[in-house]
Amino acid sequence: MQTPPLPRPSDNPRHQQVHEAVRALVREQGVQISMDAVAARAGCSKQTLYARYGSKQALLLQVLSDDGNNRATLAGTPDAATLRPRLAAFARDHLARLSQPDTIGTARLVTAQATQFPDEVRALFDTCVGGLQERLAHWLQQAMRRGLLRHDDPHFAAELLLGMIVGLDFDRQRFMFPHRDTAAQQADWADFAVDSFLRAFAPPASRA
Amino acid sequence: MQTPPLPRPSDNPRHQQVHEAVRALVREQGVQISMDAVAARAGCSKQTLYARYGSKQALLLQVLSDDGNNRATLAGTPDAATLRPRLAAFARDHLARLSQPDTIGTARLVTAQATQFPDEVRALFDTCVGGLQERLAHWLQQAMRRGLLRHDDPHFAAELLLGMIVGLDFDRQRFMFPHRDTAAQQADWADFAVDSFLRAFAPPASRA
DNA sequence: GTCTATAGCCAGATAGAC
DNA sequence: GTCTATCTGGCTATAGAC
Repeated sequence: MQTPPLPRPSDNPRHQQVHEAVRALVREQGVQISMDAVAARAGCSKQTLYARYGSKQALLLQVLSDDGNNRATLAGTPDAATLRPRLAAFARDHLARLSQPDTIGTARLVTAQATQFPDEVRALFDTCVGGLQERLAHWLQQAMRRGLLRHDDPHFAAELLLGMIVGLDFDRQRFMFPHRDTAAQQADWADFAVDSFLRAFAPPASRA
Repeated sequence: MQTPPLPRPSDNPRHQQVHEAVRALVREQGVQISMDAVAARAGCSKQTLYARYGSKQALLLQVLSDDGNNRATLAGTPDAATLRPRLAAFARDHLARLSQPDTIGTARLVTAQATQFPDEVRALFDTCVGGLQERLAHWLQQAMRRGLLRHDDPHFAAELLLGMIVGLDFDRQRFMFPHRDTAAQQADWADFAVDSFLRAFAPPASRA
């Protein structure tokens, strides 16, 4: 009973080659990519792409689905000693992932397709951002129950914290504006955001 | 010495008709709009558009520049009594403008063109979002100097507050996800964000 | 100035040989 | 399965009549 072949498309090296070609083109050329360019970059012909993926849309959606699983996580359970460093590490992780060129390229591409394929785009957002918010909310709820944070709606608190962490920086990237691209800059902002959040959500008892 | 004709393109009703056609198409069809569609919607021919605007890009940029001037403002100077309500009003105003269909359509279109026309897109972001952040930072700085808020970098504070106000809602709109589209929902979130911000930036003296 | 008609091009998808 | 070559449609931009 060894592991079966498990022919997941993401494991096939030929598929990875095509995916990487799409990502590179999206990074460099933005949302306007042609199947000719993908084929040339991947070193195959258009017909091969169509035989495998059926259409341009199907190919793009498969690449985007793969990219969506690249999200920060919060491990462990919060306690008084780890609350702040865990949140700070999460914030830095999140900012680092958002500043990857693939992430901003993917965001541009998905945004451009939102009107034409609302259902698929909605599903992508739900699994990526929605899942992130949900995990963060769960973690914050644990902290609230342990008296480490003031009691409030954990879902709201998670959205607020994510907004604080991102600030305007992801929009700066979207719009080609200079943004915080060094780890030091991101760490400074992450600490600023987390410190502000912890002040806003300090439990009332901590004032005594 | 009456007012001169002042032939600003935005005042010309024919231009407004074309602009409205572009906006309607962007709302409905997203980033993929053709000059044929614009001409049909505006009730003129393609050649008229090219004679007036020269190219598709020039037309789009002119429409986008017009839309960029639709931003919330903060009037007056802050004092202890008006600090919270002024910020809450600003937050509601900002959220209301962001949820307008034209705003999200414009954001999608600009994002899609960022890679091809980085300079123009950068300039748009600078005047719109950058100007908004700057005005907010100036207002917050006044509040800090009067002891209404803790002393901190007003530019950072402004970005943080804008991130809190927007949260994830503008991304929800971008990605066709259900968002806070009623005034009541937006007011609830605006109050939540502003209250959290004021707790995080309360001056240390207020604890006495 | 505004229209109809068209040139020229590019991209998505397919046909058919190997 | 993969390639070369091609079809087809739509799009930007222009030409020329009125």
